[in-house]
Amino acid sequence: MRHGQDGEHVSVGAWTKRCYLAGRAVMDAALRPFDLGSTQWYVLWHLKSGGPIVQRDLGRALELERATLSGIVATLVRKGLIEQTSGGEDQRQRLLTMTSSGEALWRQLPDLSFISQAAFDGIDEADLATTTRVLRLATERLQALARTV
Amino acid sequence: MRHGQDGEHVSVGAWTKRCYLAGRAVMDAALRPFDLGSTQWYVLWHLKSGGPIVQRDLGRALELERATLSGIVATLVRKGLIEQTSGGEDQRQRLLTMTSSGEALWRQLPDLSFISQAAFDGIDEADLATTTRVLRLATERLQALARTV
DNA sequence: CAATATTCGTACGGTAGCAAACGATATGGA
DNA sequence: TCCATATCGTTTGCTACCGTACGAATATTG
Repeated sequence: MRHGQDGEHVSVGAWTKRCYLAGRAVMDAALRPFDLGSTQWYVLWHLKSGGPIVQRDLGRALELERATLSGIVATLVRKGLIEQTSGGEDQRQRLLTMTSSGEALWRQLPDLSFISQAAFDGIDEADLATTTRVLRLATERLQALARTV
Repeated sequence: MRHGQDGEHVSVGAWTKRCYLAGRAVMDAALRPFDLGSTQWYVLWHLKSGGPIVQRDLGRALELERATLSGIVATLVRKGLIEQTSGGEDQRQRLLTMTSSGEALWRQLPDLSFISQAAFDGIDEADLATTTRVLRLATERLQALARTV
């Protein structure tokens, strides 16, 4: 994608990047006062709504590689917001639990729903559905391609 | 975007991220044998097709912050693929030029157009146009929002 | 049961992005 | 002319991705 050729193909690729980065920028700005990164927020959100979870399962839910999540978990543990225990049948696994400190921080965080609302409100539902369908199809194709390369 | 609410809003946000990362993954895999990152590729591509350029102008063309491009330029200079000279009227500016070593590498690189083709070929042109329009609008809104936060 | 293969988490090194702060250089006014 | 202001590039420090390789633990298979 985005390799200097004309046509809608490249446009979609370029705008995909811009849109992703722009959304993250707003999220990062909203979370900056709390010293929290956007993916860290997702981890807390998942723990808040789903309770304790095995690290690997959280990685699958958030679509993060083990190495990526490992670093994020380490950061959150260092901040005292979550706890990483090895309590389970499978001794390889790590169970993640929110601490009371994490719960306290969570209560202070602003509601971030304004971001997607600002981005997509008022846009035709059919167009949004089309966009989702195109992006999903392209993603599936790219992920399949990645497995062959 | 992507904050755990239902509806097309969140879908678009989530797929935007997935699609961007999937495309980059394929590009990275294709460029890995050449020890070249995707953004480094864009810099070389821009220099190859547009000739020498002032660093700041390249940053605007690629939509990168000065700090981001500064690091990428340093990497490419370290690899001997580009040259950074201060030849100009404005002594603050740096002019970027491809080296012969960079030209040689460029000739070895594969054509990456297969990536966007694999992603988007066969998809209805109107749907691609809709997707581009939605993503552009959302991006503009998010960038405007970022300026107020 | 022993050997092999898989999986989980981590460490390391790399790419890519940003904000903030700084020195050097232009530029515009007073 | 001189000072305030803006701009360019860099540095520092951070988030967040990935692949590879490794040890430990579990599964599977012979």
